Amino acid sequence: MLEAKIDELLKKNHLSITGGRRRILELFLQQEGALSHSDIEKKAGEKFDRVTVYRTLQVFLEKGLIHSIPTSDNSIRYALCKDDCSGGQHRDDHVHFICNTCGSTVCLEDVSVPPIKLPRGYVSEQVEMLVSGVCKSCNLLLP
Amino acid sequence: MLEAKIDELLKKNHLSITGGRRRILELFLQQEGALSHSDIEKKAGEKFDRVTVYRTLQVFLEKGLIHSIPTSDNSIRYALCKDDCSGGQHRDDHVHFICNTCGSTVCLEDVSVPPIKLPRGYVSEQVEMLVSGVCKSCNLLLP
DNA sequence: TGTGAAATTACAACAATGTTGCAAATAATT
DNA sequence: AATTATTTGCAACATTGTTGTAATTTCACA
Repeated sequence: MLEAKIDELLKKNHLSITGGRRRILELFLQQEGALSHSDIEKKAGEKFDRVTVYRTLQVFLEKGLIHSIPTSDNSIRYALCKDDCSGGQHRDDHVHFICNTCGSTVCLEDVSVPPIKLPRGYVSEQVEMLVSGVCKSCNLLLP
Repeated sequence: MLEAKIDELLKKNHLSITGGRRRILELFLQQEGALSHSDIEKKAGEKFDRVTVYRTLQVFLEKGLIHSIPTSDNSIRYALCKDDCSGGQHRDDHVHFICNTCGSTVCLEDVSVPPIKLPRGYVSEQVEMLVSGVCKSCNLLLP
């Protein structure tokens, strides 16, 4: 059951269970791929205040339920984290793919970010790799 | 002379030479590192309308004078392209570094983005690599 | 060097996005 | 079930981004 999973996720992260959080988590679970703030606002319908969406995403981020994916168009996407990165310590060392055709953003969980060597003096704390191009589904629709 | 270089850059990219474009290019040339829209708006002073800054950045992007750097905080940064990527065809295959201490964003021209293998079906058109951590200058100020 | 066409700019008005404080409503705890 | 702590909705506001239009500026060419 989806609902059970949702409540479990919330409990596991020490969050009280509310309608808004349930709904937003549901959106993430239903949908393969990442969501932007406005995606969520639209899909959640008129039921929730914009402010609630902002605050919910912020809390989910802090708790490590979701991670954010930078973009070049000022519309940060959010995606669910895998089980093993809850508890504040993230381990989203995977590559993100943005499709230029359908606009979807997905986590390529199986592709990990390769190590890189920085110039002397620089210390790396986090690495993000963003690939854009044509995704699997869109490719199938072409010649 | 800086001014000569600026005008040359504009001419090379088939852009008419105006005060606004000169000023913005000057900012990029003076400053090592990337600038956000609001950086530019502040530094350019009261002299230019916000809209002019938007449109100028857009034109510079189209012409390949600058490239954009995605971020996780909804404030896209822009940086000058190297000479060899004008003419529409970009070649910014370098890594970008964002300092969590001083907030500056720089192009690590010497660090190129490693090749990666995508799952079957995905076609890569562009790859962006973003490293965040502590930059060279900030490191020197620490124990 | 002056003049007209084309491009660029400022201004205004607006739309969208993000933030904050506070009172009302809801969830958790006993 | 009552109390407390948390969350939500609302309002008001700040910031960021967009569009149309008139006025200015640049450029090309005589």
